[in-house]
Amino acid sequence: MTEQGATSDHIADRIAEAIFEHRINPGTKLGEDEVGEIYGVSRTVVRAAMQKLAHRRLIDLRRNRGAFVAQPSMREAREVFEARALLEPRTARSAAERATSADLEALQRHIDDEHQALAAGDPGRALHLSGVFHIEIARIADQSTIAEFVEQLIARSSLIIALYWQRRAALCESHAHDAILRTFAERDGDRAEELMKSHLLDLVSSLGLRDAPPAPRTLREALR
Amino acid sequence: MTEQGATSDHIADRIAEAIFEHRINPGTKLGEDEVGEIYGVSRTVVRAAMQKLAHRRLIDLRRNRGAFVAQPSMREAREVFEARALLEPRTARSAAERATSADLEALQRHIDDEHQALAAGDPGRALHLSGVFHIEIARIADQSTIAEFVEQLIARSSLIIALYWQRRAALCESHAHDAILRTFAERDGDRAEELMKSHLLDLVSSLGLRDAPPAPRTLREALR
DNA sequence: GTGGACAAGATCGTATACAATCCTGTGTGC
DNA sequence: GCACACAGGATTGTATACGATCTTGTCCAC
Repeated sequence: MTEQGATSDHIADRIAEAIFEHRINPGTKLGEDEVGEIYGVSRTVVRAAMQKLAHRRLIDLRRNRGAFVAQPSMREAREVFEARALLEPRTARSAAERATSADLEALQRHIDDEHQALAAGDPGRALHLSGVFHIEIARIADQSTIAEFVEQLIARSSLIIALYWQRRAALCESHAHDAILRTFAERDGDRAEELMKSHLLDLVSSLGLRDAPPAPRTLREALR
Repeated sequence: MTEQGATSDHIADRIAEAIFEHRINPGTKLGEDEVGEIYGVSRTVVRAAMQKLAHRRLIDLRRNRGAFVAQPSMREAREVFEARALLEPRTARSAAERATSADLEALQRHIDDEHQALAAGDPGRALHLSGVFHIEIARIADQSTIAEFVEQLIARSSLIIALYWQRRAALCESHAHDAILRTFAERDGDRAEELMKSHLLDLVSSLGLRDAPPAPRTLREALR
């Protein structure tokens, strides 16, 4: 699978995807030669891609050691959701007040895709789409700086969810996104803010980050 | 001034400093060979530094064109302060509730330095220290993810202030930072949040970003 | 004189080569 | 048998060389 002439952006996106979908495990080393060979480019390009991923906090770059898929600690996970709690509710309010009918249709299509992916038994794709839904909202709010931060946080969230999700069962998407979309249709900024806030709280609690450490994962206590 | 063996982090920091202190004007081109010669490293290292700066939005990277010191539009400037308004007040509240006496002393020293820099007629340094004060608060709040975002926003703010500041006169630091520190000493989270919010609003209005465009700066209308 | 085409120079993008660093396995001394 | 030292291999860090792209200055046709 050696595709030629890939750009560093493309490679970074492909690797990010693979991380989200849990096809590469956290902690896995990404050797420069190895990745370069896969995409048919030299280490120069791979290094550029790695820098981008490191900036998104999806990989850890250790000098003279290499690149490793990030393993967010539980503390880090909590912090990411704290940041989302600060940014997203207010952003949802703005979005609700500004959304055009075209925006509403796009969001509806998005939700349909999510449900379809779930029904088709592709939870990886459903998870991905679920993240994009949040990013779309930030875009509708027309605040590109905030949208960029949200995008970064969603990316890290995807990794976190892949790591810490306990009960993969039900409540996956419940119907939180549907409810939020309804408030958009009604231009109800107050309620949009509220719903987003509780949606994020639900997410955190479904991850079990509030409880005692289920997987602190220092090597020492992971093995003995 | 060819210092040998500089690392890409060091180069990025030096250039960032120069941008903050307005020693390099927005729009200036940073040629790879040129920068490499200054620091005595090859283009490889310079490119890594450029990527870091581009990620912080301090420079624009244009393919096959080169790196240029960013010129934040007024809209971008507003967005940066919108993001700060979402993050910093709540962060100040947490910080106020958590600050130790050592934290308070460090902040006090910081403010003293600011005043001293102003008195010594070094507004560039004062501006820089003023930014670090905000970053310190985010650190005290013990939310490294948010602190990182704040740091990024402060960096962009420094550039924005250098670009848009109209009345360089008085009100520079007024005494907003002193007032905030007092609420910390009193562990008054509510008031800390309030003061930070109004401090940011003051900053925006002192920049005149709310008014009609003083400098939209398309080349067309800049010249004729 | 104006407009477009072309060519030369400069600058960036990528690949490759070499140096520095780190990991690991082996061997030796105690 | 254990600990330490050292050497080999592998991997990253950096420099340099070459190719691609853009800018710009010149020339010619109209």
